[in-house]
Amino acid sequence: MAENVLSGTTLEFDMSQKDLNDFRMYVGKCLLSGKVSSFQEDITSIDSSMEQFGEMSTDTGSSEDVHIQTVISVDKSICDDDEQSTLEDNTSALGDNVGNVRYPCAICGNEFTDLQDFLDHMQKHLKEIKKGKKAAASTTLCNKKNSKDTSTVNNQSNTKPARYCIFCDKYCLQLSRHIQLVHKEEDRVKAALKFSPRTKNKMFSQFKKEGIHLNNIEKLGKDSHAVLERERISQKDSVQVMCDNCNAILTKKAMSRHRATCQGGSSKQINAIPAQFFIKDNDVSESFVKNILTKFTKDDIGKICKSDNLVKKVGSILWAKNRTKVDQLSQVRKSVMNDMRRLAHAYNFFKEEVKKDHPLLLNTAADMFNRIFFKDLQEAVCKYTEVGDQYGKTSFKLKHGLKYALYYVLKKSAEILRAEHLSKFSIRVWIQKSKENLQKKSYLYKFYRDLKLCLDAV
DNA sequence: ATTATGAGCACTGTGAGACC
DNA sequence: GGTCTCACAGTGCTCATAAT
Repeated sequence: MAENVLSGTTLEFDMSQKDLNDFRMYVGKCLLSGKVSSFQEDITSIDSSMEQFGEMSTDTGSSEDVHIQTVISVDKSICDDDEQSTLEDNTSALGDNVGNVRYPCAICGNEFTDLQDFLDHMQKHLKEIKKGKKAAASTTLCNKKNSKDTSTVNNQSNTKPARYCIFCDKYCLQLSRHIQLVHKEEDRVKAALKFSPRTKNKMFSQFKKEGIHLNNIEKLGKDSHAVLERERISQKDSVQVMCDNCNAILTKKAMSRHRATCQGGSSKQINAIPAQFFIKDNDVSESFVKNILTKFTKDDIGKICKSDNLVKKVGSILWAKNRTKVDQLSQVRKSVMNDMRRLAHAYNFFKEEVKKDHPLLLNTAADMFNRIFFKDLQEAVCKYTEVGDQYGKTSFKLKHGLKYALYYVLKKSAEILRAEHLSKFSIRVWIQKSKENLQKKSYLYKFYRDLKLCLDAV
């Protein structure tokens, strides 16, 4: 019949010794009247409205105040529409010696001579009980969240996902408020708070997007096939793109509408960066591995071609672009491999140049596009494209064809690097994410900024 | 008393289908 | 690729509450 909606809920009451004694007296009377089946320190039931008072224990260590922990199971009927009638049915009115009717409260021990007063009082306890249920549920959820890592937090609820905070690496359900309260001293937050509410909200929304973006980068670092986090879950496995203005991840179709809102009144050109540039970062197709990567020889250049991320990325994009030319597969393959080897060669010369002046360990061919090494790159290109001294020291000859080819490969690489940078190392995120890192790599930031300006101007 | 956070509610903006 | 429309996931705001 009735369902115990609060079954297992723990409610704690602080009662005085007197109240406890009264309460015990009340239950004792209920026992005598047959409405309670048993009464010990662990009370199991009182009547049909408050069926069970179980696991009752007292801490008699303190003087006047007695802490009572009671587990209450409440009949659903008292929480529903008919709770009034149920309560009326269970007032358990007790008569005293002079015939006055008293209505003692089973929870707090108060006595009422007026039925309505008693019912109002019980309503108050019902509210407390309901709140107690919510609090218990909330505490449980909170504990669960605290013990879980980031990805599982989002799965906890289907409604509001916790968002990644770029300032403290925590996940918060109300990120904007959290940032406003906890990170109000951050420069970017200070700046955002100075704007109008509309602009401020937009800037806080940007913090959220950056958090999502950073989280996705981390996920991709661990697993290139990881399911990416986004603002809204797509029910369909649609093509995803990223807005190069705000880093929002959207479906390709939603981009045109997003462009209008994101652009606002600005004349700035907003582009969608295709998924190939950021979703599957280092992921190269099987055909690329089979037809290109496995074909390189085991010399130094071949090793660079097979291992360097930038060289691989350039190669895979060139391969993906031309693989539709099925009848020219062999030519395309040779062309891609040549471009990759040219890039690797250039990097090899570049490394030699850099080693002369800077005892730095270069990690990737992408360092060639670092503006502080621009002169080294120039030197490397010259050395790579000049014939050498076979015609005598005074008659250096230039390999024009190679230099042109190298120019286009470097240009292509720069475009790819830019796309990668916009998607993976957003300047704004980068600045905020790691100031220390930024100090070390401030030259890269300037380089990317200048490169972007140059490319925008073209 | 203050701060930080969760729940509930009303509203906004995105996803997706249809159509051009 | 753009526009329209509908459904609904997710947001901000307010209130309540736990933690300090």
